[in-house]
Amino acid sequence: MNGRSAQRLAKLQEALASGGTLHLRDAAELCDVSEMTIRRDLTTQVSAISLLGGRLVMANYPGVTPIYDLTEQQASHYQAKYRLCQRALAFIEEGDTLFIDCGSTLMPLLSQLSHFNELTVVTYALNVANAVAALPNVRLVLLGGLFYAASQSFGSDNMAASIERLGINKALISAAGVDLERGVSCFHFHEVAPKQAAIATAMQRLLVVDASKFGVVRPAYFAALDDFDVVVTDGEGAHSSQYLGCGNAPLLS
Amino acid sequence: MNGRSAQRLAKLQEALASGGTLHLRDAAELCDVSEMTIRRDLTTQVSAISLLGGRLVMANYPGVTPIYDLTEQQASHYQAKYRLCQRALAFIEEGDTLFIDCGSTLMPLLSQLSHFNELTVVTYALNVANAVAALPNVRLVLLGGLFYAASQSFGSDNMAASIERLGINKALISAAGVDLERGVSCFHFHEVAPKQAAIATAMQRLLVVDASKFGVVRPAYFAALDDFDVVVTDGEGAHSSQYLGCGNAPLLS
DNA sequence: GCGTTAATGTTAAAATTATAACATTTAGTG
DNA sequence: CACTAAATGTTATAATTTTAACATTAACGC
Repeated sequence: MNGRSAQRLAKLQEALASGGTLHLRDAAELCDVSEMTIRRDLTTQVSAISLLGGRLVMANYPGVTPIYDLTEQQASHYQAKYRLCQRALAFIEEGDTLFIDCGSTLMPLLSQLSHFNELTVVTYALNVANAVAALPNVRLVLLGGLFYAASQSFGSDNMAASIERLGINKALISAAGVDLERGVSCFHFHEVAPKQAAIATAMQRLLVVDASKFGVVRPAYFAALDDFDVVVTDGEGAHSSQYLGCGNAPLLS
Repeated sequence: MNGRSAQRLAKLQEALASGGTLHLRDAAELCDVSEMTIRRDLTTQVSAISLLGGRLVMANYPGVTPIYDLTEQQASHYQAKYRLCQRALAFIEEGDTLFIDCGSTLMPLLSQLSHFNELTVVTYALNVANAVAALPNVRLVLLGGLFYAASQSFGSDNMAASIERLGINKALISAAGVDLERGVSCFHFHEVAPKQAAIATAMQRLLVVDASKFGVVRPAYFAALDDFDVVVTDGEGAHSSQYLGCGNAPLLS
């Protein structure tokens, strides 16, 4: 169940690499076998291709396939992320130049940006860039460099310099840990430089984190809590504002 | 058929923005309406969401949805692009640092790169970056800047400088027009700087174009034909090699 | 060449998804 | 409040996709 099966999958994968989907029917024709054989190839071998309603799609492509359908639970978890971003959205104004941090926290915000007429988004994250690239009314500036798969983002020597050259209005920063004494931290060290540069340059600094990050410390420290002008969070008020209340940052509970 | 319908679509779009797919069933539940209503929303309104075998996916996401299923005709057209890239592949060696140009020509090459153990790809195109980001064994360097949707690529002042700092082994350049007298050209002016920088820096310069580009001149000139060490094309030999034979470039017909 | 096994093809049944028609609810108007 | 029309729900039917079982072909060792 191997040699030719793998060859077929390779062929199909190449066909799909440029994007798009391939109907099972066409895939079978392309490989000159029956649809059933393609089906079997897909179930037997492990591959980056998955079958979605009779169509072959690249499973690893950032957009669509990741197979993790949002179930009811995840949908409610999404609600939390969504509300968080709704609050962050309130700070965004027409004409802003936004720095958008990496991670998944700020993703729900991006599609909301289509309501504006003119915005510029600066980012160093591939997933953010992809989402913004789809918005016709938003200018995208991607800060490139060497790609780090773990955070879907780029790092480079002169990232700080590049950021400082831009007129960033508002920086929306995410974090993996927020602690009153130990400050704000993330997982990956290459994220520190861009985050700090954005914080240094931006006119307004917003920290966007859900309440689960409070009291958590992660390996890479990048800022103190009062480096931020606003903390956007989803706490119930009682717990989170008590926690953050001592800092200088006005809290949007 | 409007207000709430649009709201639902917005909600769904936000849910999908972070990637992944949403089953019609879950989408209905999320919006607290019947599946039929979601179906109707999708057919009535124009939106970036499309329905693929009972699952909602973002249609604009680079990877999967673009709805343009490769039909038989396109599949055969793909064969041509595939063969072209196979020929280009023959020049790639383990450990290479490749400059990969923007456009769709070189896309079929990318998935083939998974056969190598160590490669570095340098690019200024978003679609190329996405394809390479999925390959675990290939290092990705993306040259960022302002995004140009027309070519899915980035442009910036210091792109040339960034490219020259890199030790690029082989430059794989694509083009929209190739003419013996008028040289090699493309559509977009912002592509000129990176292409020229790559040509200037790379140790080996490969022009990868299908035969349909011969005798064509496009607005942005970027190189003479004999700036290249190799021309990889898919001509039958007779026509194309005759055409290109006069140049200095050894022709791989 | 024969027998064996893997690979592929074919077909029918089951499950799922899409479409269409009609019923019901909701929102707005006079 | 009744009337109207838009919006949504429900149900049945059609189309498509998935699964499973069995038939056929190709590959390989002896």
